Amino acid sequence: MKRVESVFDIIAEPNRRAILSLLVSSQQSVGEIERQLRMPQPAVSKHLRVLREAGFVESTVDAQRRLYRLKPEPLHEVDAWLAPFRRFWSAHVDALERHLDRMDQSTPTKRKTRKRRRGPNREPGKGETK
Amino acid sequence: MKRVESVFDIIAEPNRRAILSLLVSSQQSVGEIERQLRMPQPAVSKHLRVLREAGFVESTVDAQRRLYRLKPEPLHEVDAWLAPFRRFWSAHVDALERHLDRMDQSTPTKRKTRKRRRGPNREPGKGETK
DNA sequence: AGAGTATATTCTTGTCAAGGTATATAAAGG
DNA sequence: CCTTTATATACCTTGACAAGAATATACTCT
Repeated sequence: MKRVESVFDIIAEPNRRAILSLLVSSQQSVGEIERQLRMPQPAVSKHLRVLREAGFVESTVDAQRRLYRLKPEPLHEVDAWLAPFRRFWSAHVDALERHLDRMDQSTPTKRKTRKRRRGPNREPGKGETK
Repeated sequence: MKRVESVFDIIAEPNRRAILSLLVSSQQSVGEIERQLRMPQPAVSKHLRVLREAGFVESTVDAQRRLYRLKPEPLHEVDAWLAPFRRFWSAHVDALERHLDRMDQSTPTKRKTRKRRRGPNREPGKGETK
């Protein structure tokens, strides 16, 4: 019955990220989350359930309330996945920003379209210069 | 027509994460990715398109090939989102590992199931010290 | 030009999860 | 007990999206 969702699936949901961000400062009850995020209570409960089952949060009972707080492990996992990339960009980010199109030395077959535009542009394959 | 997906949506897909991990070592052509990940070529192209439009990768043309390489910014964004949590767990992870449910020290209201805290939480001393 | 190679783009289909609404459970208090 | 407060769950509908197969585009070489 349980989908084994990866931690990445869990944090893909914006409301869940919002909940996690709320909890980073301190534990909160469902009602407090509901009010601060202005989202319907069932939605909060459902997301909290997902977060709980994935180990992102845990809860303790306080009368009718449930106090939710963060658990670090799953986010640690995300952090661990990021590690190699962190190394990558700390090594390359400056070079990238200076010359993006400098690092090709693979196998220039013939003439090549050496440069690609940088910036907020998309693929040049659409309006090809042909 | 364009869904503007968050970076978290993008990396929620396992194949896309695999592609990114491949590219961290060096740029690769579509065919190389296809072979290493053993996934159908259209799938690779489609995921690459998503990654490209989200700014995770960029490509240069090499004859009929396209060489894809990483761009750091979007993953940086993920990293930035993680920052507050990193502070959180580095502060609490040891305490958590010792006793998770230890942190109550307030007025017990009446009879209770076990333990609980009352009041509008917001415990001081936590949160960001910035 | 045609053949071969490399990559991109349809179109369709099935799945799955988020949102909404209503209702269920549980505890507290009069 | 009945009501109020707090949270959880069930049901349903809808939309997003990944996978698959087939086809299109693009470039190279003979």
